[in-house]
Amino acid sequence: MAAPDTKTPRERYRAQVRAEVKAHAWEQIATAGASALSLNAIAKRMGMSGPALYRYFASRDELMTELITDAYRSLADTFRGAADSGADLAGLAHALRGWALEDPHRYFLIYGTPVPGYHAPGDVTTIAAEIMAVLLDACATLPSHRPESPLDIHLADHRQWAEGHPAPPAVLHRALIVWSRLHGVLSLELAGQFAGMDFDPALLYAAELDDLLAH
Amino acid sequence: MAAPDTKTPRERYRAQVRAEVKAHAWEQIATAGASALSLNAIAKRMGMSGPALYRYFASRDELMTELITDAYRSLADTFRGAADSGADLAGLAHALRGWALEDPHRYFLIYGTPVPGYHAPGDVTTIAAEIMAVLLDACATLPSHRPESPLDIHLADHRQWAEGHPAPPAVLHRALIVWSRLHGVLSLELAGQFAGMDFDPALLYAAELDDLLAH
DNA sequence: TGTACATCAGTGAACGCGCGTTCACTGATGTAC
DNA sequence: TGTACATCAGTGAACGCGCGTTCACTGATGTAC
Repeated sequence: MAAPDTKTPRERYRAQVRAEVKAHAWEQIATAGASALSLNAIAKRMGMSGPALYRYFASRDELMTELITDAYRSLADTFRGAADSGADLAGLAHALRGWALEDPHRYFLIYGTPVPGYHAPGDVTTIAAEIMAVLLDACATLPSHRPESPLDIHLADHRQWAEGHPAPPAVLHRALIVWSRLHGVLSLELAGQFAGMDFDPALLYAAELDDLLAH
Repeated sequence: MAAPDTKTPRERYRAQVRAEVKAHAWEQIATAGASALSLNAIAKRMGMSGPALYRYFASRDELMTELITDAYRSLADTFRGAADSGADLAGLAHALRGWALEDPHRYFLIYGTPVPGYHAPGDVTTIAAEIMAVLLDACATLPSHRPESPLDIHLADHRQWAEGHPAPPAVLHRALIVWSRLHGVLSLELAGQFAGMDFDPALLYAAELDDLLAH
């Protein structure tokens, strides 16, 4: 931040245009869905000709990949930031909900319907693991009053996704249900499945969170 | 079934071609995603020319709408069928999982990332209510050992989505968490979010179901 | 049973569109002496 | 400080593609007498 800017003006310009392209890309995704992402359309909105963007992104797929990676990075930073500020599981859940509501399309780019054929880059696996690590940490500090389930026994032997994490199976189990339950409420809400029903999804989210904290 | 066939041969032929078009449509959705659905591509695979299909569907959107409606109808029938066979909540959950795994794209067509701009027809609201009614029936037969939550109080006043159903708020609450929890596990699983982790999602699903039945 | 007519399935040409991407090019910006 | 050169941003034309959709037409299927 305060470090001397080692970037040349041209590098800074490039970074700025790339950022602007991405901003338009998100706008376009919000308007017409991720599958409608189009370099030509973005160029037009930026007042440039289509091929110009190929100076900044090698292909449509590269842009798409970068948007996905950015989305993961953003969620991981939000999580890490909350944890570093002393947030417990409730704090993480709150941060997650805020992040999701801030930009539902970004949430769906990560957790939504997968596009057949498209393969996410290796980076996101690393970032996803980072997110999971924060979640595991938060789950590890909670007492567990649950009887051992077949899933716990299974997880004792299937836990390489929590590699390096010394949590017992009950904590892994806890992390999985936190993830799936919060995602369950959030994804239904963001997808508009609660639209016709007029109850407040925030209360359902809170109730699920309370339940997770209590048991 | 055993009733005399009142359809003319032409009507039967039409119905058969429409069904064949839909079958190819599902194949295409599975291969390239719902947004890649194309009348021309379907026609080509059927050995017909593109415009021919306009005898059977007024537009691409009409086909899309019909696929969505069929998906809802299929799930509602599965649910209703299970309930009529005496299935309890566990049976419904099992039926849901089977239905989802049978064709993940069909599941996502209903519960996946919404396509901005696309508006589902009114029929699906009715069918969705039918599904919810079955779920509410199953939840009503279970004893509830939960303390009253803010959500319950809220639901006492926001329950027109369960109109005609004499269930107390606790049952509505129960139905919502059954829905969101099962969807949470299923959607993460079908989207491949558990892919890298090698545990068995069926056990997580079963654990969540046990938890729902126990509390 | 046979003929005359209406219905309807499917074709091929055509329209306009937008897409991703390549390529040779112009003109501006930065670098080296 | 000024000139010569290299770098790089952006353009416009072009390629091939597939899309949804309309339209005038052919040929087969079914219906009425």
